[in-house]
Amino acid sequence: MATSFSIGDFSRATHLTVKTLRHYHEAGLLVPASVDPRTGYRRYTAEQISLAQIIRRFRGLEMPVGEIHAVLATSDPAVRNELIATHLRRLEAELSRTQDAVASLRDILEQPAKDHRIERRRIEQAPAAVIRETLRAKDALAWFLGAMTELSAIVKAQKLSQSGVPGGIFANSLFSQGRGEAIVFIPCKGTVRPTARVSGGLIPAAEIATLVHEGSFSNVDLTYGALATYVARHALPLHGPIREYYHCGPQDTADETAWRTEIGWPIFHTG
Amino acid sequence: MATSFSIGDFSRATHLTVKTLRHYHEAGLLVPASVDPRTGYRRYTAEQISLAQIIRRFRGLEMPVGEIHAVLATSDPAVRNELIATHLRRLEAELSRTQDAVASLRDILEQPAKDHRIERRRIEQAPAAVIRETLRAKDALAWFLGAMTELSAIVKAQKLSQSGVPGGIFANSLFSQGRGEAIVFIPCKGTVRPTARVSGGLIPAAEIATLVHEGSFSNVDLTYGALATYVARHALPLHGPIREYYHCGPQDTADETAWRTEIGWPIFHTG
DNA sequence: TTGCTCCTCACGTCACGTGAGGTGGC
DNA sequence: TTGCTCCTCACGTCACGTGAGGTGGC
Repeated sequence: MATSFSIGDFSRATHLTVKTLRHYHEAGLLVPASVDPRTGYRRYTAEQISLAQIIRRFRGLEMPVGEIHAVLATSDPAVRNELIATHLRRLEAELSRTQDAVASLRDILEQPAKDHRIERRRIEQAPAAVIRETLRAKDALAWFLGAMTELSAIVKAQKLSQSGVPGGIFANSLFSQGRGEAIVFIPCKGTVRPTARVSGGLIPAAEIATLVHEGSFSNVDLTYGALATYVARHALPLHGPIREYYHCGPQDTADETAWRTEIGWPIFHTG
Repeated sequence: MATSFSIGDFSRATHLTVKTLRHYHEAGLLVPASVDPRTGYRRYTAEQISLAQIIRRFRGLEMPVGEIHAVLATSDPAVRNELIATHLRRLEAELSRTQDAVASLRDILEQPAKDHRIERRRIEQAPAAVIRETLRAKDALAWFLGAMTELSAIVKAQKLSQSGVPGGIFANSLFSQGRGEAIVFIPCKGTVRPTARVSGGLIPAAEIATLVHEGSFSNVDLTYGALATYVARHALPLHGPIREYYHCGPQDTADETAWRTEIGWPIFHTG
């Protein structure tokens, strides 16, 4: 072994496989100190070992290669620490999502199906303060929590008189394509002064079959399934985007078990 | 909507995207109740909703599609529960690995490099009780813990007289290819009666540069890096597989901070 | 000289997502 | 009739792993 390392020696020095080192070379993440122009043989230096160790640790935390690149390219320690902290928050969010999923699996395997009280009713057209955005289904929950909090704060700040239950309207493509338009609204009287995200709007009338979902959103698909079964049995064709009404939601309490969400499946007005 | 569901309606009923439903059809995981032979249109029934809900929950826990298939195909509840429990244990192992990785990243970012006491010495050939296997690098830690525990128990049970420090020998390909032969051994006198995994063997002599690693194995690459830097500086060519000697290890205590592992980098005998 | 190492394609993995281009159903 | 839905390829994503087939270095 000379004062520089062949890829095999560097592999043993860093516990990264040869294939991985070639991959990081190609990705520009860890470029060999030199490459023999005739043979293509890669050469690494001892100084590159600590860089490889850092990279290995970030990958151990499943930080994407592109982000590691960004972290290493940043000379400002504050920016760098923020990038790392952001990733650690993502890991924590992932963990809590997994914990929810475990609880949710246990629920479904152990608990009997509930008795569902499905109703049909007509919603009249109403003016409201609105936040509207096109987004990914998997970002929908985080988006909803932020949007509803902001909307609620704006309604209070502008001293608008709330005239109905806060709600949401979700494009069909959000479910079927995993991407689509979502709207949250709070019905209210008076003129909404537009802000960066909030504007005034008119929520259209609708005839809906509804079922109230109790608790956090991790099991909300069960309620959707029950409602879908009902409308299928009664041969009610779908008519427009799904609605939700948050009779008790994040705008009221942080206690998820207290949340009551009315799922509204729009149907043709048959009366 | 009729009493059966089009793929789009089923998508809204289950919160699975259309693309995902087609994928599960192709994979045989969730096959539509019927497919129109002329148009290829898929039809799902209300009864399939609860199956879809189960599948969605398992996927939320990142259980591979093939394993979900196996779980659903199993009629024996005991077998089924064991499959699920195995997956949950895997999730927990993953979590503790991530926690280690976070601590390890913190170590490397916050702690200064240590002072390394590298020595060179000659190991003489010695008889030993041995477990030997070809394995993946990523399974190496779990394999090592199990193998060393078993080996230690066998040496005691057979009342063999231990004549040296327990060790391991790891093929170069285990590092460079991520797959290769690993050996753990306990030097001892007397005849080893072979068991399913344990046999007698002769550990060859070697000249090694060594450095002691302190604590758990999550940071062992740092010690490898320091040792590699040393041998590179002194232009010592690698000669044979890496060795490790477990002066204090899992065979002695469960307290990882007490572990002392001597990493041995084999070099040519130059004396 | 003989293995062992290193090289570059090229393709596979996994669970879908992203279009393209065309057709069916209300 | 017009959108919207549904269909089937075919390819992309991500971080490598797995060969194939050939060459360099000690």
